[in-house]
Amino acid sequence: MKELPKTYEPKQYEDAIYQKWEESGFFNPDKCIEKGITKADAEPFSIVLPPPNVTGTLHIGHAVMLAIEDIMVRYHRMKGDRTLWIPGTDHAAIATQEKVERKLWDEEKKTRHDLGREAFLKRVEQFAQDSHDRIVNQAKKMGTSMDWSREYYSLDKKRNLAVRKAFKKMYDDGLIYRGDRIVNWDPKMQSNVSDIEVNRKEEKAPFYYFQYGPFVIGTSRPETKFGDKYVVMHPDDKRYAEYKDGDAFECEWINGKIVATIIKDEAVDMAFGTGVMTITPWHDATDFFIAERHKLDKEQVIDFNGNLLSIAGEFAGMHILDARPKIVEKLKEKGLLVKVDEEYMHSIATNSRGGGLIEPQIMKQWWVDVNKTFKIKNSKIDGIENKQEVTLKKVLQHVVRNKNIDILPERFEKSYFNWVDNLLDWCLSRQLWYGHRVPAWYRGDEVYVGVDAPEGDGWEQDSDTLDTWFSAGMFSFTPLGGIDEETDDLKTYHPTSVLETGYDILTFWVVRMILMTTYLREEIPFKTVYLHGLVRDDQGRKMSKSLDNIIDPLDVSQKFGTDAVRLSLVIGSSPGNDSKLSEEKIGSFRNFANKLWNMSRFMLLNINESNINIEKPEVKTLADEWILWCLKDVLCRVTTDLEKFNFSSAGENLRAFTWDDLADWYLEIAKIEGDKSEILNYILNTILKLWHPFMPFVTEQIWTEIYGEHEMLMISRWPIDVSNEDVKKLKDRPFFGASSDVTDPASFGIIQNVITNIRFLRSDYKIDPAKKLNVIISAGDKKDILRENVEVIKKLARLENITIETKIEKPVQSVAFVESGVEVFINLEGVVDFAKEKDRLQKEMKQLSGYVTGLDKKLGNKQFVDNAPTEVVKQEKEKLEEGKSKLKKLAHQLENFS
RNA sequence: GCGCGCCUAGCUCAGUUGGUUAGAGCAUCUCGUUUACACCGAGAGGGUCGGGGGUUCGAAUCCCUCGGCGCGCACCA
Repeated sequence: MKELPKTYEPKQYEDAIYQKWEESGFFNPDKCIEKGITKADAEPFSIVLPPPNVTGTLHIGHAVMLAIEDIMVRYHRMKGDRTLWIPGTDHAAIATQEKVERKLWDEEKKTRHDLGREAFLKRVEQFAQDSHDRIVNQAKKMGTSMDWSREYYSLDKKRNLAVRKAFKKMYDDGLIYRGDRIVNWDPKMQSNVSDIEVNRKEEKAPFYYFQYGPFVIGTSRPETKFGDKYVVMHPDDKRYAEYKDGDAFECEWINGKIVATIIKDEAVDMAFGTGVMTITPWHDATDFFIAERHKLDKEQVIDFNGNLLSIAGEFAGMHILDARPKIVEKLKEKGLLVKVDEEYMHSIATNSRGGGLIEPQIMKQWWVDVNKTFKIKNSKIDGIENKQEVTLKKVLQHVVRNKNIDILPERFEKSYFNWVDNLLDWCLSRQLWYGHRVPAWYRGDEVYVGVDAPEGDGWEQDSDTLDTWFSAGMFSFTPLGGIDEETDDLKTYHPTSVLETGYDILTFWVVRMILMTTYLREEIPFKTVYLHGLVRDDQGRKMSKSLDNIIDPLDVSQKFGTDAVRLSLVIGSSPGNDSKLSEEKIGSFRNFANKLWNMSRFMLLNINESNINIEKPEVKTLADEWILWCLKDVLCRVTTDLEKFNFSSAGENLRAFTWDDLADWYLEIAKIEGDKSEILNYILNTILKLWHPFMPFVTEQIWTEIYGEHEMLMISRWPIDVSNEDVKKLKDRPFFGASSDVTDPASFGIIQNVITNIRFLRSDYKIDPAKKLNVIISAGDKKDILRENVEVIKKLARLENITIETKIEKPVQSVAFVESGVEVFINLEGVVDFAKEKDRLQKEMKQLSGYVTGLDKKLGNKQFVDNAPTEVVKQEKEKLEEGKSKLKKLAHQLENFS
């Protein structure tokens, strides 16, 4: 066999390996079927990549997503499933437009209006294209095995057609309507944004109390008050019992006398301020709904640029922020300012994109009605019948409650319901330029909604675009086929198997996907939602440019290798929980990749002839038996873990086997026992497969080194069938795993313990590591097993001579220990410290007798014996027997010192 | 205000329906170049599982309560 270099250098191999995978075509399941790697009727497994926004580059959060999804996909592909992972990118309307607008302003001091719609869109498209190319390149660096031939873009022709069809269908069913409602208007961006796109931040602001007729009202926004002609209080508020709903009174206000009307409404919080408020229905959501309930007038006070309208009189045309102090000053002069609370904390609404201050406005917009009843026609949703009358909200509730869709971790179901149960109508239209155009046309009072423009003259298309989540809501199926065509891809891969994404996007996207898909296709979009957490820095802070704590996945991939980065993102983090990442952590996994490389290097030196299809070899020694048992165990565990989405646990189990059992014990024994060609071949072959989904590059490279250029690990077969009964039984065995075809080699544990204890005493007595010791073992019924492994014990414990008999008395000049019923005496002529030994024995006995007494007491307790399962009682009895026997031997040894 | 999560070794975290003397990695200390690997090996120290109470034969695990940290949603006139 050829010899590997001493150190694994990821940079030397990764690009070439990716190229080899990509050129093979096996990221595409059709090709796998064509080449006989996957059966045509195999179980499908599909994931649609949550498409990164074309706003720049991939960050570490994307890397987590890519790592987890690639693990699933590679595992399923190797398992023989018909596996498809579709890549894509999202136009992210508002985010991308905002980014380009900012760039345009920073670099050229121009606004989008300076360029005009068409020219501006060209700029955005160029930016999006550049981002896209960068993202694709980065995703490939991460080793993702996505089917690039099926790549999609959220704003391409197919997706656009789907959007127009979906809009029309919903409009025809009465689920989409156009109406005047209050929206979150961003004067800076000149668009409305949805509730979830609004950020709230706490801010201290002066809170003014004004005299308003007989009442005192409070506000932090005096500039909205010009149009206030209603004063509202709670119907149960005793302080204002004398006032009746509908009563009118005249009062002095900012620009002279007005007539105000009293309204009683339960929306008023009696405990807040004076319990009385005036309302501004045009510019406040709460006020808007009060006005709706009482059919009150609504009047616009502020224009769409944030300037006051003519109703403000002398303040008209001023920006609200400039006008505010002047208005307060005027009211003060008029003697209407009662007091000012300077310590008032309130939250102000800003646009999460661009940070513009939100100014609520009433506008004509397009909405999805989530409470409108419609009929399901051809239900593919378990628990919903054909012709059943439902609402979008009801379906959203049903599919999760009925477990058609599992959310992992389960606790996020609560967030889901919290959101869905309170769902309001979804505002679809945005006054942005980058995005899917609203497919509506107007001519006078006529409105036309259709997939294409209406015939006839004089029609003008709606200039607005759609919320980016409207198209995103269809991503489980639009990459597989059109909205009303049954493609083979749709039949095979939809519903998709898993939606894997960050928990922060549950409400934005997951809800919308379920809504759109259950309505449009009358089936669920995916079976399982797996939510990962956020990646934070080593101090638990969010990564941000201002903190300068960003870990760029590409940087660290260069530095430590992609495999190390992937492992560091997956191992030690659990679903739905945030995790901390540091270069130190990545470094430790770089070390592991190198360890695996070197283990392979050693194994290759000891394999005579590599055989890619090697079957389980015959065992010759106890160590062989033991390692195969451990391998089978880890095989079952990892498979079970992957099936249950326990990626971290799978990696930890694999690591423990690879490093602790295989490298530190078995490979050392292999050097002693020799002649391990077949078994090493088998083990290496198996662990490379097990590790492949986690660390695809290093495993693929080793595979190539062993089996040559034409063999590819990526499409090799997973070494155990999931239906194997050992895998199934795993969860019933609390402490040890599978072993139907491998003998449980518990006796190897005795060998290990004897060796470890001798090593401990060497260290404790500070004996020169080069010095070889003489040992006598009083072995009882373990005599044969110890004799069989005498060479292993001698070498690993560095012994000169070893004598093993059934029963031998302790030599005086020796230190001793008891292990698994075996007494071991190390001849330490001249160096034995009697006092120390006595002390050590007494200490151990004291600890042990405490343990034994505890067990004795427990077993003497009738309640325990009666109530605990017999299995547990039996275990405790065995432990007691063992403890007592050991105690006896220790006592005997102690006698020698007295 | 409603809801969720977290608090286990110096640090990062496992601990699956309550049942080994509570585990791992990193870090620390001691020793060591035994030809796969110093990105390594051998050994060690380190925890009254946030506090208190309860249920149980038995609690890190279930219940109550208090404390600290974090997050989401709503309200903010």
